[in-house]
Amino acid sequence: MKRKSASSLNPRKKPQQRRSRVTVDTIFEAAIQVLLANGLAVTTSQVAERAGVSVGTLYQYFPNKQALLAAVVKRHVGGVVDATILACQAAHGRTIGEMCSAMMNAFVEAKTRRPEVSRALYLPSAAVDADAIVKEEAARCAQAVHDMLVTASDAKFAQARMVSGVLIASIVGPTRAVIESGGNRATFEKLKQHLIALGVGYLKEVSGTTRGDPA
Amino acid sequence: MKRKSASSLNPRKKPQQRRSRVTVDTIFEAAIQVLLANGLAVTTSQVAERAGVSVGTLYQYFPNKQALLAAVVKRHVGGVVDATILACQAAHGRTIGEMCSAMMNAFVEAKTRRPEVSRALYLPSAAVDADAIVKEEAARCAQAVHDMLVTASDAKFAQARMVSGVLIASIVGPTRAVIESGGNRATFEKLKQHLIALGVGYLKEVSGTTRGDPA
Amino acid sequence: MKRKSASSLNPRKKPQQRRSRVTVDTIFEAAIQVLLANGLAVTTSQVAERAGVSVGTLYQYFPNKQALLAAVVKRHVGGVVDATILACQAAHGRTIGEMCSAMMNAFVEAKTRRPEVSRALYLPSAAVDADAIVKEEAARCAQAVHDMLVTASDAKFAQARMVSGVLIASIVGPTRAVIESGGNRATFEKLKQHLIALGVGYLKEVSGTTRGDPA
Amino acid sequence: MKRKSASSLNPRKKPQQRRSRVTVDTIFEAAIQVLLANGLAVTTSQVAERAGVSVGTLYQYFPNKQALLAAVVKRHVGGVVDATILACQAAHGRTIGEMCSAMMNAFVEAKTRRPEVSRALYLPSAAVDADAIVKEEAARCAQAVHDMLVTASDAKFAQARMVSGVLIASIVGPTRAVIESGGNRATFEKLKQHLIALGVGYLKEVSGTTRGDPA
DNA sequence: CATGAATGAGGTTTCATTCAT
DNA sequence: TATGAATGAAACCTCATTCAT
Repeated sequence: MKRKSASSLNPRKKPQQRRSRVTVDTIFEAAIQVLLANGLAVTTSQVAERAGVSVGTLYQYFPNKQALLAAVVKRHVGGVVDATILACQAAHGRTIGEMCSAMMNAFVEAKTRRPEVSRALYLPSAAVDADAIVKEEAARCAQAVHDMLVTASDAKFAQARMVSGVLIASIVGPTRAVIESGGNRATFEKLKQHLIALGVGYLKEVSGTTRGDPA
Repeated sequence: MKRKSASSLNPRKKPQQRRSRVTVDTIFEAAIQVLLANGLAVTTSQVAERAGVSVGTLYQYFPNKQALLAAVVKRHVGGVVDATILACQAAHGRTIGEMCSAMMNAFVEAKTRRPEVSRALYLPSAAVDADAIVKEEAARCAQAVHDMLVTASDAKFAQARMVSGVLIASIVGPTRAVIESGGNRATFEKLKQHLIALGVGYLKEVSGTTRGDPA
Repeated sequence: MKRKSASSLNPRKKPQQRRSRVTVDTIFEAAIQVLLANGLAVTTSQVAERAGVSVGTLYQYFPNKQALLAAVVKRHVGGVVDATILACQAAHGRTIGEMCSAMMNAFVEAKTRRPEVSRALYLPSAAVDADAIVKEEAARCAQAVHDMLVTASDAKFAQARMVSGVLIASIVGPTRAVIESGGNRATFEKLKQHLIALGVGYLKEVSGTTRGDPA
Repeated sequence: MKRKSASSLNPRKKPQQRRSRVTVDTIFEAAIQVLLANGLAVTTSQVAERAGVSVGTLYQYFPNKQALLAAVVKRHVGGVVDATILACQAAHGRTIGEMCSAMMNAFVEAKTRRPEVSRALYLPSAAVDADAIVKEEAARCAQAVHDMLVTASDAKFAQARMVSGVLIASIVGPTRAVIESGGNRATFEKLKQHLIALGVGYLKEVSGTTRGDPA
């Protein structure tokens, strides 16, 4: 599996017809299942078989294996990022406590909705090509966090860019650790609380916080 | 690259003679170089060639490719963890601020001593087998952090285990982001400050902090 | 060429389509040719090339080299055994002389129909895995001989099982010797006569023969 | 394992010194053990290790692996053949019954003295190079049988050469079958009786037997 | 003489991708 | 458009053999 030029990673054709859409979804799901079962040793044939289509058909929708994996990762990560961004936008103008609550909640909820999918995708996400996608999505997310932070009602940030970057990057690790150690709803809730503490604590430290202190 | 049984990942023979040691080190360094140049598409022949030995020699020290990559990762990650652990032990009994300073400083220093090595190893670290090693090392580190935290002079932690886990997991992401975006000494210093803020802020939030404030 | 688990020796897919059947036959024939030319130092690539297909195709029908060789041997030995069994069944109820004639005739005919094939396959037949197949086939044959012997009109056998085993095992050696020394039709005929003598003589010795001699 | 020119199969140096003799014997024994444990997948290193010497030393006594295996086979087969030849010579002038008794007895005794050795050596005996040795020895044996047969007191053979060849070749198969199926002393005795019957019966059939019939 | 680290040709096998049907 | 047999480059790894120590 060598690296391909980035351009060749785009899906071969837009699945505009309904049937195509279904097929692509089936393939995505199949890829996840195989990933879960075999780790990174996925083969296109395995995915095709699991999806109930022929390899030929698979190659009608994806120019190559990389593109397939990248697409699967993008859909998953993109979904999580979208949810997080939405929450960030909704929290504009709030306090950093409310912001962190909203953001961590959205992130953890989205990431743990189907924990086994997240687990399956940690490996391919690190693969050379998907890696770029993950970074893009992270940047998109960081941007939203940044845009939110600067509207905080109770804090000002000197280095908002760096802060949002650190913030978003810092929550990924603990979340992964919890998911991979096979957490359940309860653990995920606890994680959420800790991530909020992590965020709030950090933001307090790096901001000229306007605490509700007297005088 | 299929998964191997964990047992087969151990080095084939201990490099006892001086010459062997040198050979193994050369192979490690070569592996890093090739990783840096080619990403995960390393081949054993490339590594051997770069190291100036034959494939046969390489296979005399490592039973298979996995074991080689795992060993390289282990050496690197282990070094970083060792440095961090040492710092943690030296900080027993201090305040959480001092603890975070010591720990973040040691971690970032060790991780960025040769940034290109860290960068090269992010990929193989995610590969199925090295992954386990990384987790082990992380656990070892978390243990040391835990042991340190419970001795904090100015804080008590209800869930010290979870806290140390979150703490250690949360600093990995930002560090990676900075390293991969090609940071320099200055950036690394800034990162350090932010990680300290992250840690201190988090620990304050989750602890019954004993602030030294009178009245 | 290490030993494989017996299960992995089965053909990978049944050649159901006509084209597949032809391909498999071509591969068999190619394997025999290469065996004849190179002895046991066959390589899968050689076989594929000789068959005019790619290695990949070869591996589509056989999971590994062992399986290929085993299949070739099985087809050959199986054919000889089948012919011998048929002859045995047709000779039920006859005299031991007639039985030996029928059996030796069938065996030698089948084995020497394409002497060069037999010659080519002596080596791989001894290889670890094919060995088991040869034994199975020998057992199948011994069973048929046994079933025939107990119906002999002019003899009774106290240890029919042992007798049939010895009988079948004893004719293999001389046949091989003759084939390997490059015999022709005439030699094969003479061999046949000697094997009949061998069989008849042996059966007379170990049976309570009912010779038709009066008085 | 490619074929070597026959000349390179000779031992590198005659083990004339006592120490050398011991070393060579140790190596032989080691080879048999490894053969027994691993089948044909013997490696020179394994043999050396088992023998407690270095590969280098092994190569001091044998020019290559083939030569080693060939020597092991030759020693074993040669021993069996020698014993058989001796028995044949001692039976000159006797009846065919006595001849067969003597010959089968010697052969089976020698071959089953250490059944596991015989079992271990069936595989390498078929390997390309040892094969030639086995044939030579078989020829040597057939010659002795021939020389014996022509002195039989109670039979004359029209095709003594063919007869002795068939005779010797026919006893190998049953013996192997019994040894490989894990026979014990009792089975070996029974085998002996059957081989005698096989031989006597055959010789009676193909000879103008001079039965002890009156006048 | 013994040692055993080093060599490297070459074998087996996989799997992404194509294209005739 | 779907199929899946065929392709073949290329990866991993072994092991007989050498030779400096």
